[in-house]
Amino acid sequence: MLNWSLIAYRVPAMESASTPTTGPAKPRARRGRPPELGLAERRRHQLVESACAVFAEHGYETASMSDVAKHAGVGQGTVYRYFPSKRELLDHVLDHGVERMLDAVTGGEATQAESLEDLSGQISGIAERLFTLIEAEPNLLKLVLVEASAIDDELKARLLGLENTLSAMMASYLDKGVRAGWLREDLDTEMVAHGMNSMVVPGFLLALRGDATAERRARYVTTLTSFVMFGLRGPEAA
Amino acid sequence: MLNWSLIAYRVPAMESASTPTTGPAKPRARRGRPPELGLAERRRHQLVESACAVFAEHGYETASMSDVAKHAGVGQGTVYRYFPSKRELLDHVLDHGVERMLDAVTGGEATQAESLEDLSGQISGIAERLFTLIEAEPNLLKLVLVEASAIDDELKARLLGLENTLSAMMASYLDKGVRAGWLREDLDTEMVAHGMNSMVVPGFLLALRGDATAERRARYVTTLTSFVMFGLRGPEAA
Amino acid sequence: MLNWSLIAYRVPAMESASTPTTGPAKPRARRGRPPELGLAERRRHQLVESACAVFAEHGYETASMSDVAKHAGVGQGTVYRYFPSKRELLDHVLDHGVERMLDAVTGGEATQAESLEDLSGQISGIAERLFTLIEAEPNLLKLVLVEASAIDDELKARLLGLENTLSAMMASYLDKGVRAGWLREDLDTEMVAHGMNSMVVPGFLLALRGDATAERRARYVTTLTSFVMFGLRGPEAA
Amino acid sequence: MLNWSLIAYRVPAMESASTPTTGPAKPRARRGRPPELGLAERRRHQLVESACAVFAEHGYETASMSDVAKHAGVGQGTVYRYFPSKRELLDHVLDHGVERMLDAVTGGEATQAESLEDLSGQISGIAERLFTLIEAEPNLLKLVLVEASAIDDELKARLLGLENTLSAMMASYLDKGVRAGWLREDLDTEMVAHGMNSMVVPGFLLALRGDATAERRARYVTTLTSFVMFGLRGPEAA
DNA sequence: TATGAATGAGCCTTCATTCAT
DNA sequence: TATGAATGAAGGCTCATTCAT
Repeated sequence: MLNWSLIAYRVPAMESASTPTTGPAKPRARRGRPPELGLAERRRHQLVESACAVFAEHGYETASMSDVAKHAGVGQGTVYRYFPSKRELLDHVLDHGVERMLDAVTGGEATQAESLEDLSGQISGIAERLFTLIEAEPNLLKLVLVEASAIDDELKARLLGLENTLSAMMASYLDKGVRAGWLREDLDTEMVAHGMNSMVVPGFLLALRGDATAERRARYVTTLTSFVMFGLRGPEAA
Repeated sequence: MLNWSLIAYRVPAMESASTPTTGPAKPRARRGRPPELGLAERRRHQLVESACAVFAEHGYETASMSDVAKHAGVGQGTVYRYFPSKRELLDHVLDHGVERMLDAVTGGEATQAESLEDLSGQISGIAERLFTLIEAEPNLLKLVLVEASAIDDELKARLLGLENTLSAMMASYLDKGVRAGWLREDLDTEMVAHGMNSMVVPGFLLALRGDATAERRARYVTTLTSFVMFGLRGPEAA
Repeated sequence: MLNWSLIAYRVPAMESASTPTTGPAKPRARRGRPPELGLAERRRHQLVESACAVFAEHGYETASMSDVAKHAGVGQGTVYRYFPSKRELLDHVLDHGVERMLDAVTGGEATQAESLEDLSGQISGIAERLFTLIEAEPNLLKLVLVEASAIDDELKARLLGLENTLSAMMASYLDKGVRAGWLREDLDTEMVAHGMNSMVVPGFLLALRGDATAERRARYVTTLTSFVMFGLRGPEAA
Repeated sequence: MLNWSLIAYRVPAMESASTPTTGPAKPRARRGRPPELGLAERRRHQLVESACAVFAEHGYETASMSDVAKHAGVGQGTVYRYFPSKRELLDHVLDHGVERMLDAVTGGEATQAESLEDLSGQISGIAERLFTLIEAEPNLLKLVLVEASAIDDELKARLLGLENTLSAMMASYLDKGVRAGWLREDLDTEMVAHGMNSMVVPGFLLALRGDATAERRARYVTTLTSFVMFGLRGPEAA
């Protein structure tokens, strides 16, 4: 299973953008082309996808294992051949969701920004990709970000750790900008990073609310970017 | 019950902080044991509090009505004398939570900011009060903000509507600043408002994570405020 | 409480047509004008009436004591001051119902028929009165005749005993006709009596079905009477 | 499920005595353990039988689903695999009961009577078979005839409809006799049919009362038959 | 291996009954 | 005396999980 605490190492590397999203239970070497997903692996994947859909649609507690089985087109017992319990299945579903989110965040570009312009572009890029995902699967995101933390404390901790890691990445990223001189010196990068992370939230709410037109989305991304730029650069800049 | 769609009217007015949630007790005169005026209200309140605690602790779906009853120190049947169903009880719990949040947000000051300094002060104030509440009752907030939207669509809509209303208030507030000239003209106030609202989130996460020291809290509030100030004022300002 | 096994003595006497229907818990002398029903008695009566209505409407099991209390306009606890349990209340309700049925059956006339014509008239009379009651309160009758026997064995026995008693009365009545010569000699009066009793059933069903027009009712009474006349008299008669 | 409104068509035809209540098992071919054809049907039947017994014994409202499960020797959950609710189970129980009653009524012979003697024989036959059933399972009959109508209005309507249909059949049967001249012309066949139907009741009561000796039963059938004969034929016959 | 039948713990809810006032 | 608040036993029903085939 994907160990979320490791994402700190995975994400910045950003070279493994094409890792097959099957994720979780792959105990095999991640390098090289996984020659062919075994039948069992494909079943697992199929089940995780179905569980994603079903949990996202009805919520984890409300959804039943037989809903999942039905959605996957298998018998109920079969689910238990691949996942020992509902809870464990959820873990995999969340891994799947987190993986997709991370792919969206890191998607393609892996370069460190070298100037404010670079940064601005990257922020816009991340925002765009994230909102695309959000609009494509608002329920999945809701499941991962909102509902999961309500299941139990372990999950809550994991999710919070994820945010922490992302913020830490962002902060170290900003630190470079500060050292390089194109970000204002007195920036509390850690806190700014948390703040910036949180600004996806409105896009998310927009999508949940269902009034996420392309125009509104663009407006929000523009506003967000310029806002952040001003905030990061400080008053002395043009 | 608090009608959330009315908060737009309630919040700015800010004078009716103590609206009773359930209306006055019926003063009918009858034979037999007098219904002990106020007892019902007290019980209702006691139960809502217990339900708050229990739902926040275990999650709405997972918590059982008998947990609530046990927590309140009454028999299970008693809960049903005051709330016809688990779902209805949740509604009241959420009302309670939203009310407390709104009180925190609007707390005390009701004046329109007349300058950037005013605004900055107000933002700090709101942030402070909110974080105080968050730290006092992180679970309640989690319940209201996070979990509720996963219960059903009606609740999701209500919560989203709440955010929308708050943003609209904030936006119209900013509009005045733009018109008065102390905020930059090209501000997309609506989007900025959404973005600003979302910036409570890190404070919230901090509290959930449990590492919300006074020092970190202060750092976040400071960063947030200055960040917002720069963003709102634009580059031309000192 | 009315002891149903005693009705055999009460009914043929048929002189007490005006006994106040309060029935059940009257442990006082039934002779003479019961000077004034005590307040308690009136309450009991009021409760029995309400229980009649409520039990008849929803069925005994389905109806709740608080429905009864509400219908009577008293507190729930009050019901228990007059009847120690729901079951006991039912007993009184049934007594009330049976009493009304018996009054309908015996209503007014008390004379022994002296000829086939008399008998025919009496049968028509009984049928008419019974159907009037049935149409006025089909639910009460359903309660007494249909539902009660499903409550428990004691009640079942009581109801069956009631039918038995009525049949016995009817049989001894017919016996006189046989001895007097205006009924055919080979009549198995006991069985005939049972059969005749059962012929109220269709009228009852008619009423339950709701299509009991005056015309249909008349047709049934006529048919029934003539049918019985032929059956009783045998072939040798005109 | 047996559609009671169709019994008018089913009964006279009398050739489809074994219509399966639930339809054929779906013959799909799948992986995994084969669904063991017929098992479901057997379980359903077993459960209906148990439910019959339990409902008849304690009454529908009073009996609990776990009583039924216990009687059938299965877990409570199992009952719900076959019937979605207690009410639905009752429907099947009643279908079962009605079916058995109809089989008793129509049993074997399907011929239209051609003379009074035929009719007399048929009536005796029906009565005999019915009483045999009644004595074998008085509780089932009580459930079907007595208690069911107290459950809810839909059931009441269905039962009344059943009686109506039977009477209509009987009436049309009698009509032929009138046209053929061996029944008196002025017979109100519809009402007579209702009346005749109701005459099973005493046999039923006899059984419930528990004093249904063979001798008494025979006496009642004889009396009933002769009584009806006189009534049908009228005074002009020998 | 895949299946679905079987299960029972546990949930929400109702209601007859008790009892302090 | 009348009341209604309080209660807990019990019921219908769901569903995660097990297991024989």
